[in-house]
Amino acid sequence: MTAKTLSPTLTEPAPESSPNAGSQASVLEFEEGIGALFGDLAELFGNPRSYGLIYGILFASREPLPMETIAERLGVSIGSVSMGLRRLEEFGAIERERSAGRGTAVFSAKLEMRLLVGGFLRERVLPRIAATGSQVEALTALLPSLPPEDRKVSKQRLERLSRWHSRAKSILPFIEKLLGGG
Amino acid sequence: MTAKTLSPTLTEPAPESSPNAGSQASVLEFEEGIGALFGDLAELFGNPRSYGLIYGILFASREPLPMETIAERLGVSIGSVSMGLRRLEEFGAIERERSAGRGTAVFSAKLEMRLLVGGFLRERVLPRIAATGSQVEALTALLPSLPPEDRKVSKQRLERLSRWHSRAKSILPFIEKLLGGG
DNA sequence: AAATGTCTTCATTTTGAATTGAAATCCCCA
DNA sequence: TGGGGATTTCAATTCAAAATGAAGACATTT
Repeated sequence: MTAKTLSPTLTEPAPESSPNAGSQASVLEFEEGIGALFGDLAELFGNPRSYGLIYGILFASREPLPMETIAERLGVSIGSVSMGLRRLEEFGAIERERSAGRGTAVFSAKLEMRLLVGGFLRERVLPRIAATGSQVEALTALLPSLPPEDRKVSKQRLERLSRWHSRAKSILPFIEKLLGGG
Repeated sequence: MTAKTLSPTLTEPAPESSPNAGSQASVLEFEEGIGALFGDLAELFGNPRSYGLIYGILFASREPLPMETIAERLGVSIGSVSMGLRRLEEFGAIERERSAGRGTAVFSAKLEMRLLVGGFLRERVLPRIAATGSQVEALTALLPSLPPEDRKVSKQRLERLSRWHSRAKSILPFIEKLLGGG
């Protein structure tokens, strides 16, 4: 439950004038809610929940946020956040801005889902699909050493698998387009 | 490394005549390979690896297999296999056959990928998408309590999310069809 | 309807992935 | 170019998800 590291303040986005109604707490609740939503989604597809949480916070935030603020809002270590941010950057889902003046970098979500989805497909799905290809090849090489009575059925199964593999590969860009747009 | 339970034999599918070449070992290697392939795939999308392994073994096998054989080939407990088989059955990816004469049920893979993919979408993705819908609603209800200066941006973000959500929902059947066929 | 053997369930244990914390590195500014 | 904070990295730790194992439920056979 602790998230303290580095300089112990600097976290609030400046109290501002706090004009009338609307609690600052609601803002945090809102961010947390969006975080949870993306967290669930990340989990669903086998990504660490924290990546989703981080993206969510950034997606919800009106302004870019520094690493430490994210860590505090989520209650996780800056180590975690650093790793998560890097991965999200690789996905192309967020933007890092080594900001003017300050030595502290800030991060903002790229709002287009296409980028998030695409990043996931490119970074996680594609490599696995490629691996599947090799696996199928390796198994095909195994066919001749099977007992004759197994050979035919095994070959058929492999062919089925192989067809599906090609198909999946060629369909990915499609899926990306479908899930990306708005 | 132990998988012994229940009756200590009954496992081999009968030695048969073992006619000429082609080792029985290759058959196991083949099954294992296909198992690994589906295991990786399961993992990729956030399912327990063992489900994939089980499906893989069944997919590779020339004949339906009883639970215990599966457990032995995978080197896992029959408890695990029982759970995995149930889940796969719910997915509609395998078939249980409380077979004639014998009290032992046997299992076979339904070879159509459409069923496997469809099961995953129906059992895991759809419920989550539904949950996302509720989450968006809940967050929308939160909007009025936000400070005025946040309201507009937050509303836009939520709308974006909402649009994406509807779109994802309406596209699922499509994806199923794309990934299912052969 | 009892006995035998199969299968499921679930409290406990194990295991592997995610997180932490702190040392090493990097980067900015003086 | 050096000092100081910001960031990354990674071995050790934590923790949640998966596997186990054994008790109970269920079927089948006699």
